[in-house]
Amino acid sequence: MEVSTPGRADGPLLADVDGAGCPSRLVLEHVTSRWGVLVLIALLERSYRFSELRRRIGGVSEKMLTQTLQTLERDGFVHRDAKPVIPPRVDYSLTGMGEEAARRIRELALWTEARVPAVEEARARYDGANGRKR
Amino acid sequence: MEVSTPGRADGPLLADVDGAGCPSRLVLEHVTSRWGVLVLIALLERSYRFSELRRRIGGVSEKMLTQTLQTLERDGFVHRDAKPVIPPRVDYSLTGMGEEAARRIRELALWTEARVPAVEEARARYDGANGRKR
DNA sequence: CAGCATCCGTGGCGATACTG
DNA sequence: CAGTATCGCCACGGATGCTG
Repeated sequence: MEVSTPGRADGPLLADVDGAGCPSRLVLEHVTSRWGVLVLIALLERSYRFSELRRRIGGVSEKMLTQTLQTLERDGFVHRDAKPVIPPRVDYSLTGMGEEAARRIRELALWTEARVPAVEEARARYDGANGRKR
Repeated sequence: MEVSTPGRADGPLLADVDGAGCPSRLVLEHVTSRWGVLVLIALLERSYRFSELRRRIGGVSEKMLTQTLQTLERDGFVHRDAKPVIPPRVDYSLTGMGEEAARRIRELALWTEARVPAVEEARARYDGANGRKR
């Protein structure tokens, strides 16, 4: 209720000014974090076990996946189901709230993917216009 | 064209596996970056001058704002209009593509902000269930 | 298998000073 | 005013090894 109403410019974006301590920014950062985005999209598809998820998302370290899942679980986006069996089996899935978020994220990701060619053209133009930096 | 089709699990998310070198992940990371998100939302509202934008978004350093704007400009999301006057005046605005992206981002941000109370409840439950860690 | 602990390098990012 | 350049810290994140 503090964010930009199209056409109106008021207080700082997403309230509270200082990066740390602003709750909405914090949550948004969790959701839009590098691996958070990919985890949410994957779980939108179906539930996954830890290692399965790790393979599904290429390039994520064990540590970062753990950390990402913990943050998302704590924030109430992901449900963690640890089955007391040997060997251990833990399934991750989206909560209702997580699914709502994930849908929006996926929408953005799909749109982005479709736009990659346009972005590459833009870069070529940019690099051409300037001194072929990069 | 490689991203999750709801219900189907195939290759790694957003193609190409390795974090670096995967174009769609790269672009998505620019757009969902900490300051990128806030810049896009702000510019959706109206165009801004550099310092104006810096004040509008609380807590961003000059360096990071410059860097974020350059990345977004290079990717074709932001238009930079440098007027040859003294003192210098540079206006930033969204391109057509930038506006499309920004709308989706804002949608996510608004949704997130509305969900902050729910997130805080989830955290309380989480911290309560476990050993009051944190 | 899941995931915590530890070590450790890289670079993200802030602070400061300087230029056109 | 709108940047660039430089320095330096710390934390993000990868690699490895251990536990239940």
